[in-house]
Amino acid sequence: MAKRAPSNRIGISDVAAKAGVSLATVSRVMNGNQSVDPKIAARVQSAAAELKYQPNPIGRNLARGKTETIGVVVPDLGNPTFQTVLRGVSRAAAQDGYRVLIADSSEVSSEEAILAGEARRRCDGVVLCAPRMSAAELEELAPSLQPMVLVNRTTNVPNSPSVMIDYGKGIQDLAGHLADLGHTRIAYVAGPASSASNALRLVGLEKFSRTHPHIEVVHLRNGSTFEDGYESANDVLSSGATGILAFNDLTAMGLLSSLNERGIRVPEDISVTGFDDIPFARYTTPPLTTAAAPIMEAGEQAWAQMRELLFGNAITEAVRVFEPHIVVRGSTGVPHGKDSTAES
Amino acid sequence: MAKRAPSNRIGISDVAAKAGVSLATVSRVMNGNQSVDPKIAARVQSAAAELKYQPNPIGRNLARGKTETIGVVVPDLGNPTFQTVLRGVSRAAAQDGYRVLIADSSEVSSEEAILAGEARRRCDGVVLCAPRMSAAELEELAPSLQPMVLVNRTTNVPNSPSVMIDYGKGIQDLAGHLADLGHTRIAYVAGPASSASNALRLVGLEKFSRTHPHIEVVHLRNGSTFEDGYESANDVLSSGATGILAFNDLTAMGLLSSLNERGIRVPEDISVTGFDDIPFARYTTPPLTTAAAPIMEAGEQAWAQMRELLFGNAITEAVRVFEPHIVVRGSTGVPHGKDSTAES
DNA sequence: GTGAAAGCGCTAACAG
DNA sequence: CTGTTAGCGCTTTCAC
Repeated sequence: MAKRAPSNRIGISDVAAKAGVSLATVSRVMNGNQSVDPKIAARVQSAAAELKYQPNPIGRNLARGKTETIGVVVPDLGNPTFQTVLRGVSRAAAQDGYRVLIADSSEVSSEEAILAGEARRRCDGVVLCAPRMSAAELEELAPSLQPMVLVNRTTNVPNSPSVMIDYGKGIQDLAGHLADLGHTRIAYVAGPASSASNALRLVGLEKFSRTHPHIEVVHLRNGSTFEDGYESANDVLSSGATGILAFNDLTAMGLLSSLNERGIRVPEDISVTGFDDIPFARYTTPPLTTAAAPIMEAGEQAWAQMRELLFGNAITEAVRVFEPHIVVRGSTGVPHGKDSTAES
Repeated sequence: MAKRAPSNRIGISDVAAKAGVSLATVSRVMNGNQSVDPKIAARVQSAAAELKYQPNPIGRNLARGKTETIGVVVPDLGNPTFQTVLRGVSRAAAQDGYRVLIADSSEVSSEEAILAGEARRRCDGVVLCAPRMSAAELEELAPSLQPMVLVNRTTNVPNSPSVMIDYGKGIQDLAGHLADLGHTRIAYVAGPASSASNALRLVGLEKFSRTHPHIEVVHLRNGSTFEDGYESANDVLSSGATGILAFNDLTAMGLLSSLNERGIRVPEDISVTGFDDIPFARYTTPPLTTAAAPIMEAGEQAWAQMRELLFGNAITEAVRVFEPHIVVRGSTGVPHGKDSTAES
């Protein structure tokens, strides 16, 4: 490809010519390499400044074999959880001079692997949020994606660290809070069956049941929206439970709304908890007891894991778990006709 | 740099060797160039498949002088507006095989120009969301960023298209709706003074006042949070207005909450409107009349503008304006002691 | 239709 | 300390 239209963009050779030095010297100066005579360095600097020279990252990427960019693969950029993970990763990576390339599969999971692969080729590593991908597919994909860090799932492929939110612990704590208040019959108003975080909550509840054998936990099918919560009221009421663990804040608010319309008092008649601690949770009537997941922190730690992978330091923990912390507000209280007794 | 550690990654030359053809031919096949003998093409294809060869985008980028990536610069990835713009851009760009690189200035506006410049060097273009940047700085920066498209602001630098949300039109419509219902004294509970979209609403209200001279519009200082709305109740009440335009849904909800506590009925005593149509708006008591801005669509159109810039087609409209549409729900009604009369 | 070879813009090993 | 030079992996012109 001998002749190309000569680009106007000014390049390293222009600076070299202007400063009367070699390309290598300009490169050294631009990269802060100390081994350059200060006088020459200064001359190069001012030549670069006069020409408003900015090194072209593309050329640099090719020569260095890295892009200082990582890809973040998400199934849906509209989902607050992934938005927050993305933000955490982006901010943390920026601290180290790395940028983030987005790969949004828009819920088309068949494209996920391809998208992730493309992202990986353009970047130095990939943070993968792929809750729906089968374990088998993930295992096959993982090696080609490394360095890779997983969000909210694990794999036994070597060198594939994860960051996890312990949704199970969160729901356990919430259930424990209800038990402490004296509730003996608790209902879990479940999220969508396909939801990974719902499955995690279920596991947490099983643990809870084992440690609290005298407490009945009934499971109610439901969904993840406000409407779902609203419509769960009949089931909730007929369950006879006095403590309700809603799948998330949205469904809790829907339930609260329906309960309110029926004249059922919260928390006097029924206690309700949410999950997520969305900004509104503190403004419901009554304010919602819930569990907040440190998602942004998980995103930041995803970068921290990536950095260790990239910079070759030993990985201390392959899986980093972040526990939600419960926020007790007004929607939970001692059950009807009970005193404030406790058991932990 | 004569000797480098030979990368294990398989490259175009491996495929060429395996297929017994030249690099150029492999390149042609990989790029779908028709001028290759079908037999040879097939041989190359299978060689590539066997080796699991994937062209390295970095090398390609350098040779082609483009990255098929655009940068999106936002002041805060935590802000729902920018998240939605980002999502719109990302989805639309993906349709054309382009990816998005994030540049989050984290509200540090002094870094914005630098960040945008870096993003631009790595990408083929930049979508700039920089509401706080001074017009002067923008004018200086714009030429170096092109191809560039602006979000929610304009500049007179040539070839700098914009997508805009017409917040002024939205508030005008809301005010018009109140006027139609018969309200003659309307209060605008303003957002933060530094907010660009607040300024736009103010301009819209001025227009409204000109076209509705017999309606009094009083301005109340306030903020953008639920609490701000809650605390605006006193001002709202003492303003004597029967129709209230809250800065956004959050403040409207705060106001609603305070009004409710004081036993003031909405909409019988006072009508309240919000702005944004957040998911909760339909679940407040009463459901909130508000205006929804098509932000995602604006993001998609930002890509459409970018594509025209990139692919050289003439730009038909330099500025594309998107109008919010109002959603009438239960929080607005005929004012006290009035019949349902109308004026438009 | 195919290949040789010259870059894209920069880095880094090597020699001085 | 500085320059020469050989790439990084791919595309594309030019000549066959």
